[in-house]
Amino acid sequence: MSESLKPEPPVPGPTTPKRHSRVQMADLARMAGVSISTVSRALSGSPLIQPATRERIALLARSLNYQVNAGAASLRRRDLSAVGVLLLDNAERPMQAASDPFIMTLVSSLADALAERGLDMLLARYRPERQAQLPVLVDSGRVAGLILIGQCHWHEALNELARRDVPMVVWGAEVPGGHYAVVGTDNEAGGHEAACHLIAQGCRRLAFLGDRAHPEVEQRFRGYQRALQQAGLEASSPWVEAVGFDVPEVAAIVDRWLDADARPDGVFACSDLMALSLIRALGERGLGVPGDLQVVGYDDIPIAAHTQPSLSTVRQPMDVAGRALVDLLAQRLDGLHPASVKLPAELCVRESSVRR
Amino acid sequence: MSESLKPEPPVPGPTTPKRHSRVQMADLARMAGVSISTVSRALSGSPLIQPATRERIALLARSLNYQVNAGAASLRRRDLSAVGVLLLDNAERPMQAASDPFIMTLVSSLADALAERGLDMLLARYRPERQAQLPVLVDSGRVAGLILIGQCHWHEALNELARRDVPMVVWGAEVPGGHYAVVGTDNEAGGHEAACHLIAQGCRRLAFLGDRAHPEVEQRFRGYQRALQQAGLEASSPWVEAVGFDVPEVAAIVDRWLDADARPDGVFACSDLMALSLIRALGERGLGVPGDLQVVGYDDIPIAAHTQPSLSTVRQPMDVAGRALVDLLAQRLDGLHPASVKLPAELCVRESSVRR
DNA sequence: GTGAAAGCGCTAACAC
DNA sequence: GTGTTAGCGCTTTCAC
Repeated sequence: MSESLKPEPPVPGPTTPKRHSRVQMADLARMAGVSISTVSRALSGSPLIQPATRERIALLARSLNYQVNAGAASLRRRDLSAVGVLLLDNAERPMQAASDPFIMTLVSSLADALAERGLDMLLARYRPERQAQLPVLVDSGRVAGLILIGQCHWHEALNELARRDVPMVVWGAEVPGGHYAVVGTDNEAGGHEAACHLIAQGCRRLAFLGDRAHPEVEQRFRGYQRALQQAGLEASSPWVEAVGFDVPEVAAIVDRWLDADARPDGVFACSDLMALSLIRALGERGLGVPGDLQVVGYDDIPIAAHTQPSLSTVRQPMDVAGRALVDLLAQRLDGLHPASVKLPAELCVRESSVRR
Repeated sequence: MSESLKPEPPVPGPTTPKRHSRVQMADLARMAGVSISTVSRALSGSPLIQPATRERIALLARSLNYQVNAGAASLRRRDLSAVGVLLLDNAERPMQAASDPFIMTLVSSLADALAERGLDMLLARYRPERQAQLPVLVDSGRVAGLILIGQCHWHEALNELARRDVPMVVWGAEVPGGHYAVVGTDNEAGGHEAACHLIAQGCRRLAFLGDRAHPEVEQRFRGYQRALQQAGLEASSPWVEAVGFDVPEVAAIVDRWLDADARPDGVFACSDLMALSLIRALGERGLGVPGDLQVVGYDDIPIAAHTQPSLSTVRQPMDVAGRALVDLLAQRLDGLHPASVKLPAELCVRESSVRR
């Protein structure tokens, strides 16, 4: 009843079934002496099937390492269980996403949050040239929706995606013309807290390190500026500096400060990476942190607590962030239009901002 | 002939086709006045189709944002275009992969290498509890093969996978009982170079920081030990220390050194993360690097060049590594059994190991 | 060169 | 409860 029923049309070989012919539902059905539908139902836990039958089939499946073919099931069911996570690279700083521990922490958090919901994560890096290909993962039915990281410079493409009604969520900050849901932290509050803290530490000549072209950074700048105003310090000080999230030009900025004999006594850097390389650049020029000036970073990347000096920074709760992004996307996939989410940003005071 | 033929049973609405009914080949065929097969051939660039027809269909497809449904095509063609990249977590240090910039650099490199070959990357983190589920991505036909990162403590599961003939490649080091292809750097040489360098810098009491349970680390230790022997230094010195890739216990080790009044004058740490937190722990206790002792790390993570002091380290060429892993997996997918690959490890001398 | 038809492996009506 | 049947959207013989 088990082997004799097998038709095996052309009989490819005596022992070798063919090459590695994957076991499938039909095989289980034959072996269990039931129909394919019964196997399908049993495996999907349908209450229609007798517990005994179900157990028998489940056992059989396990013993053969059988797993339902996800592609076929998804084709038939017309649904998708994968989500695309796209790291959108910046034109000027192509490797940003790759080398930024902050982004990677977010990705890792996303991996967990997606897995919790049984969703697969398709991760890809997109360079600016590939802008036009943003929708193909969705159009080709590979993924049900997109989680996009690296909003800046992709704004138009993102809006175009949103216009096409692609289920998507973006990590970053809400921007005026944005027609998509965004998850981000309260950057204004973060910038404000950081600046207030520096001022409370006695800093009077503050510098801001960050590229305001990034919506998040712009918001942090606003909070920073507000803190300055509240403290009666020069609002639009000469200490504003435009640098990306990357490190190379930090040293040049320090040189400019020193050449102009006008160095700040407190710096708010918009990423821990920037803060770290600032501390190094200062050290190379004989300036100590926090001795000669105080520094606050942003992100609270894993090493921030382990550098010397340890880095005061504004922490973005990545575990929550991943979950929030996935939650929102799940809602979008259910046809809803969830509002953007703003997570708290929390100042972590460590050594770099506290004069000993 | 276009609308009238469509049955459209319940007629959901006048203008709304249904909900978001995806355009598909049948639609293109109807609109282009050809058969579905012609569309399929045209889109896949078959030479059978007249260039004119092909162009017409391609244009039509583009104008409708049509993309061939990857799932259906792959089902029919019986092939897969996705690869699983699995971050295997360690029992004791669950977040290792997530927070290790080195791993993330590798993942990013893999993303690029896979994209180059038109392969999608399914990224997932596996905790030890999920060990039994390692093969499901393959068994369920979601991915054609696996790239596994985090060999240690998963050895048995990996061998079991290999035994089941799952197309796979592992990042790490070859181990005696391993029945799978491995890509890694020359850890023995890396450890040797690092130790030689420290010795050349005048260090005589060396310490080794790393958990020898990791095959890679064990090999680095061998190289380290060989260098000691060659220099006539105590081979199995009391300075060997077992710590994982993570940071917390480093401070405790430093305390032990100081309590025993037996501190090394040179340390080879098996990850930059460890080296960095060592430098911090030393600093907290009044010991400067490279002033009081020299340190060499491993990996050359992106920040290594930007810390203070900048970190001497053994660089693992991640760009090459990603490509090698993908190459090997591609070969396995072609039915070959490629040999393991050992990439060079290169010492990068920076400040932390050079007495000023 | 193009079209008709037969599935890929599965699910879900619909019968019984 | 279980089986039969008709597809999901596509590729690919096979005829013409």
